[in-house]
Amino acid sequence: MWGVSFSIEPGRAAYVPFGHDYLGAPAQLSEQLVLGKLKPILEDAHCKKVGQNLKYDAHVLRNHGIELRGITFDTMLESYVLNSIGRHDMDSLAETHLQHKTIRFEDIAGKGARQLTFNQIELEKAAPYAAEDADITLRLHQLLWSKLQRESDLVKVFAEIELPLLSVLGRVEHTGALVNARALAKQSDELARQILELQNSAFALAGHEFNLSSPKQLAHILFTEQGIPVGKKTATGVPSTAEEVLQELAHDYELPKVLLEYRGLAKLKSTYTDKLPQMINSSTGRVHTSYHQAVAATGRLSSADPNLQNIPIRTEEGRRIRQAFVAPEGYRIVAADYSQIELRIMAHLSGDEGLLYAFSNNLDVHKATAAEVFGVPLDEVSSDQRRSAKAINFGLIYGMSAFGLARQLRIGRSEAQKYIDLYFERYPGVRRYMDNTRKLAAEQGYVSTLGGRRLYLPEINDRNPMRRQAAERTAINAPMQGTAADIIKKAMISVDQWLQSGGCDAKMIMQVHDELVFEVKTESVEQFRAHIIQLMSSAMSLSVPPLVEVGVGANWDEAH
DNA sequence: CATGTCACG
DNA sequence: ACGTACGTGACATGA
Repeated sequence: MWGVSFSIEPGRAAYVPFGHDYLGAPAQLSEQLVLGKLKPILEDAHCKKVGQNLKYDAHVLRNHGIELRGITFDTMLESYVLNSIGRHDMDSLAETHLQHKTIRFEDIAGKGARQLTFNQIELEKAAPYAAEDADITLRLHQLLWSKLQRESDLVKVFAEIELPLLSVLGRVEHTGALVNARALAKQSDELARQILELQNSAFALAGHEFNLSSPKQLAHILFTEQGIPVGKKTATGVPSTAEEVLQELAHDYELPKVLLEYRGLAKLKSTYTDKLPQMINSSTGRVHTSYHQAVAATGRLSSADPNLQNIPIRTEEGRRIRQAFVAPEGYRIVAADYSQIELRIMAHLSGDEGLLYAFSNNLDVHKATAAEVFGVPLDEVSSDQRRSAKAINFGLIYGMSAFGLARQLRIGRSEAQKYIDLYFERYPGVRRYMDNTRKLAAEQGYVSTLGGRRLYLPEINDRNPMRRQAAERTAINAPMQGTAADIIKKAMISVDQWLQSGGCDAKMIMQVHDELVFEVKTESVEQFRAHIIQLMSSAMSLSVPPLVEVGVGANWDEAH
């Protein structure tokens, strides 16, 4: 931190520098003095604060021994709640809402390798830049808040979900996750050996060396040198070497088989086993992700640097990476996830009797769907029928087309259409809900979640059928994905409240869309389990209560 | 910086 | 004839 800027009145702002140390920098107040004077104000919950992305400011202040309190408004979140589509950074907001082009950081610091850090920037340049941030933020707040206040649903989303969540996420990020770097390093070594072997086999099969990671070189070898017929093409019209294509070719050729294995292992190594250890913070010994609260249009969070929401799970080798997410001595990893949350939401939103029946009687929902669609008794559903029903259920959540289902199940389009028709015959409430949703979306120009969150669909009445249909699929998907996001966010807030009040020796360490991960004192695990199930399943009341499944283990893999 | 690919829910 | 399942982030390549 090199200084602090403030504004208490639109059009006026101040910058208090304390760390600029370029050659010839003027004398400044000391950091100790400035932060010492500010600390009581920043920590006073009655002194209300407005900021842009205050989760970040709170982190910086926390690292300087100040606990920011009185967080009342955040312009980034106000903008996100008003319209979740698009960017919510200050520069974009100033441009759209105030018709004001802000001073860009590049303009005062330069760019590239020679870019200056803020302490190296002359006060004559630094002060207007920093003060502008404060002024713009206050002005944006006044504008965005007055817009927000016209929509009581959105005020609720802001005040009851996004604003309290900001501080919860700050604590989760600050806690971080403990990662066993030694275990990952060992996996990297083993992967390196296997990758080298696969590379040599690939060279032998190709008859020469090449870069296995280059889709371009690979496509040349497969489709030109070896004359293999081209399957799918990419968006730009070049022959695709995507997994799906290689999978198909692997029936008849050896090289694609080797490449698939190479791709799988290379991904694990470069993205996870090599990278995660480098991301461990040397002072905490943990990885600290950033949860982005204003990125996903549906209301979900996203995770970055590192992304902890895409740690492998689907393959055995992948799961070894989860084993490196461990509990500290005396603690256990507890993972609590919502079971079939989006389908349960669909049952609630549609009010479909058959679907509600399946959930309230705790049936295997995919099996129940199969029994209905294929007209067989529950206990005679084959594994193949269940697999098809599962694809149908996912398809429904995604705003399915016969084309998409056919491709997923590798069946003909008319057969896929038959399945869809049968489904809607058996679950007429779902069809009614889908039709209503499309209609409502077309009338209003947006769809809503149970929590009151909105997703605008500017292309819902587009004359281009492709665009319009894409918007219709979003209209179907967003209320379910977004309601699931509302539910887990509310759960996080109440769980955090319980933990903050000293409820249990436990810390929340991750959120993965329908799952919360904790580290819990070993002796407290059973008490914790009961509480977490109660808090998560009552986060929002549905006609089929959310079912929460809890796992416990020494690491994240074991906790599943 | 665009592209292709692939990890997750 | 075309091209579509929804939502993300990160990596390597190559211009």
